[in-house]
Amino acid sequence: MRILVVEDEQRLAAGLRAGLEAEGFAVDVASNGVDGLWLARERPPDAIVLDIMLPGLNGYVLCRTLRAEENWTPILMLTAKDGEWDQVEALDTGADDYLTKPFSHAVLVARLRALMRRGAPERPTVLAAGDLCLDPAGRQAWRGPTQLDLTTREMSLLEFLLRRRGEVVSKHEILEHVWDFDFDGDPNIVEVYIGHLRRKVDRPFGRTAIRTIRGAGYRLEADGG
Amino acid sequence: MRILVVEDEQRLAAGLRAGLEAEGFAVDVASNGVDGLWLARERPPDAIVLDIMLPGLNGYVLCRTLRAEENWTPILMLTAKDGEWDQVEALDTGADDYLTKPFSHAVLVARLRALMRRGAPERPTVLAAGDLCLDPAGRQAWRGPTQLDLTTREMSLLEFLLRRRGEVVSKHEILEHVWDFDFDGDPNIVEVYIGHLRRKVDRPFGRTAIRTIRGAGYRLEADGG
DNA sequence: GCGGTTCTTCAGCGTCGTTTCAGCCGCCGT
DNA sequence: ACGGCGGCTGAAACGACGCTGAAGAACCGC
Repeated sequence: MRILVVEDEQRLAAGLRAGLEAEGFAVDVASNGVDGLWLARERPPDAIVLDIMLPGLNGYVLCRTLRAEENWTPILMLTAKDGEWDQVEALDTGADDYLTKPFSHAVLVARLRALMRRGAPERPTVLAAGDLCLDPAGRQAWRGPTQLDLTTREMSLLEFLLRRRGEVVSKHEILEHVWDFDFDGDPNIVEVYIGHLRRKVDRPFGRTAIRTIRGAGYRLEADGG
Repeated sequence: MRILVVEDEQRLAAGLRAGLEAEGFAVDVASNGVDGLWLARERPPDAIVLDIMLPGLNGYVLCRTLRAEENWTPILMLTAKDGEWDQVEALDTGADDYLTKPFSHAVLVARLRALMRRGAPERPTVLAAGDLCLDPAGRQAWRGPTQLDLTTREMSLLEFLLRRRGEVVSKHEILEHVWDFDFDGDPNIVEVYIGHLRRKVDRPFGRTAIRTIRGAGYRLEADGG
């Protein structure tokens, strides 16, 4: 899941990036409204964290512009702590939620998850495919009753596959969402990690949840294999 | 304010009724666990005074059953005077407070009022994960029957982890909540304190309640490890 | 003011996760 | 049947991260 953070204040931006990455999100940061708009269009993220006060193009305008383009990416706005107006205006311009500064990291993450869940309705907090299930908040995954021991990357990858279970996802798509979009390394890394996952979630159970679609990508079987 | 007293011993039950009614409470009395459970469900009281030793369905089971039903009515448990286990187990099953027999009438009333003032919070006043439990108000923590000797910081950290048990919490989040949010020192201090805690709550018992999620943070196992 | 306890900083070390790479296998089209 | 391409795998290097013990600083009770 990739988050776009549009925030000009360096310290806050760095903090947000670090915090969100620690939660397993891939994070893009734009330090002004113009870059933010460009990234939102060209590299559609799964959600946007948007500061109102921005040099050049402010948050309201950015938000309104995207909505005018029929871009419904969930947007969470960061507003000043006092102005009640800010919040009303935020929602009015098409933001999905807002947070007043200063805010706690936990709240931000919770709201973001809620937003993304709402974005594609009826998404439970626990993802499942057959007897394979995953709790994103707890960073835990199980095959039936046995808990799986996965690293952060493996967990993110499995989460992504689970969110798109039944669909074929390309390596390119995986790279964009599970790794940073600016990742310019060898795409082979996806194969390596798919291998890791299979060794942990399929082989020990004699199952095949993860299928290779040669030339297209991978598909996680909706019934867990 | 209506109190449900679940107590099989006739004399004590009668005494409790009389005393509480004199204080202006309305009182229901159940003389066994099954009736108690039924009354707790059908005529939800503002608080429950619950003896552990009951014919049929004992206090622990009754308490756990209600909590499993998301019933957070404040519960004050009456435990035997000696068994250290009783108290820990009482809190562990979801009771909000306990009183060891024999107890003074004044103390009972005071505790009851305190419980009700606090309302029926979703968060029990005592936090537990498996046999690990902590009483924030009393600044005490136990692993099973043995009390833990923790410093203030250690206690705060354990409390925070317990409140978010089962979830992964980042170092950043811990710093914000356990230290001051404007703490700008070395985040390494969290690692140091996690180390201290493990040495006190896990190692001596051969357990692992506190897990490191590399790159993400820490998680306190919901079952106490 | 003094001793002990608690809190914080720091640097070194070991472990674990990520990434790269090279070689192999098997599918597929010619 | 053959060659090429895409995917799989194990090994290894590298870097990052977390753990620890020690030492200094701050705090507290006496």
